[in-house]
Amino acid sequence: MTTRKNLTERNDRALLQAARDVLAEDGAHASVAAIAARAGLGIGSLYRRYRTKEELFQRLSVMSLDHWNEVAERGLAEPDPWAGLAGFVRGCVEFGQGSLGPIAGAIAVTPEMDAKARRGDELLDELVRRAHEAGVLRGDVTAVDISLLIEQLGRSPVVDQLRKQGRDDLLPAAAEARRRLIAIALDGLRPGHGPLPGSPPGEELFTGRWSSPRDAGPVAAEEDAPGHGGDAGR
Amino acid sequence: MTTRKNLTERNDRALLQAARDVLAEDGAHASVAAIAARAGLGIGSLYRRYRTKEELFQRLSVMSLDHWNEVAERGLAEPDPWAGLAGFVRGCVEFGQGSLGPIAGAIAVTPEMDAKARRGDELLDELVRRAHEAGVLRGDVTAVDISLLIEQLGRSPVVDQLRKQGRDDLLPAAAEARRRLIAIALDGLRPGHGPLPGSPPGEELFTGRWSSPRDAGPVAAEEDAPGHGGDAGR
DNA sequence: AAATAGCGGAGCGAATCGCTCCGCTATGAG
DNA sequence: CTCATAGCGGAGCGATTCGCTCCGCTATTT
Repeated sequence: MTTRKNLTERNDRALLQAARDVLAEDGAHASVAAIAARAGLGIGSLYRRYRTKEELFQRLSVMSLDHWNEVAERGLAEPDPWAGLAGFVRGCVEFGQGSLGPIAGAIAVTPEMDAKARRGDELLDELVRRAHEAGVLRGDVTAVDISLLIEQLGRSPVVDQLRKQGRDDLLPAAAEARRRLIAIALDGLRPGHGPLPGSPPGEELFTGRWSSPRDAGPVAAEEDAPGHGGDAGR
Repeated sequence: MTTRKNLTERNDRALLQAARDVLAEDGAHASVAAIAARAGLGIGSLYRRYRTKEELFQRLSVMSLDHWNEVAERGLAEPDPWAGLAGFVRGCVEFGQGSLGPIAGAIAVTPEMDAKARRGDELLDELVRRAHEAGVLRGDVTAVDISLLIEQLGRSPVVDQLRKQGRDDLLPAAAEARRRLIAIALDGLRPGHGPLPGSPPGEELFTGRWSSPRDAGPVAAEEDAPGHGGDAGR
């Protein structure tokens, strides 16, 4: 039975999922029309739920952060430190963390986003600390390395493009191929390999990209973006 | 001394490099105006060299394929099979192979592109075969796995975004962080790890995305794109 | 000094953007 | 059953941006 309430709820989920997909495929270029169409809805239906495009994207960022934190907590609940960390990475990458990259700096960071991002950092730090302590993670890998790895693998050019071209028949194969790449990267995180090149990346690489929403000119506008620089949204 | 000839040559190089950068940052959304601006040229200067935007992108694809093949040949010239393969992967990833992904299926594939792509496949096959034979590459990794890995790592969300935001001060750190990820992935390619999940990816994942330039509708138009499906451009 | 190759960018029509508005359908209350 | 209305699809608004043309101008070459 499709009551009105059920329907709107399902539509809302479809909308958010569609937004994620379209954002992954079209990047910053993603249009509300495309999002609504993919969700199988009209534009009007989208705009009754979200007053602006930015509001939709902010909601999506919160969703993404919630997922990050949930998966991280599930990883911490896992007794085996490596299984916990690996499960976290797999969960984030397959979920598509990093699809929201294109809108970093294009939407305002709400206090809610900021807080959840901070919480996410703490959880990941703990996951990494535990793994280091147990000696199941190569010693010179930092939490920022892991964050960047998740962001790097968290978008699949193959999957995104196949979906855009309507080649849905190849999607399962693409997903499987992607899982192989994740497995390769995870194996590279185990101990027993030579030292990593360069020095550990600083936090500012992951932060700082979400600050100063509007003035992202070709030449750095001012000095150093006013406060609050959090890696919200991911 | 800046003769006229020197100048136009330098401008041409600047144009192609700018096109690569803008394409990496803006994806399919990349505009000719943005490309010209980044090259420090006017739009008029771009259009004297290339009659259309598509022609510029095709030229860029050829450049990219040439680079792929050169690096592969250098890898084959290396006596150590692992050093050859690893050098190839590093060379491709750091060059930014994969930045052209967004235009796959959006521009026509010229016979030149097709031929060079085929040549590239052969070279990679040989690199992988050599490495397998020497036992320096985990056994269940295929050439397609490597191709997809290069495509996956061949774009750097962090670098692209920092550049778009004009945070050029952070670029060196971002490049270094990226090199660490490459090292992790390469270590994951060595033998001595458990078997990879799923079955090896088929060729069609890497091909097929460049065929049927114009009719990429949401529902697969016809059966299977007319002939020539090559992974040109990359 | 005259000729001209090569440049920058204003501006064209077309396309697309975010968003508003409204006619319509299908639901749930009485 | 009737009827009020919640929720829908999408035409269309003004603004913006697109690829590209065209032309006045500068700087080099003869």
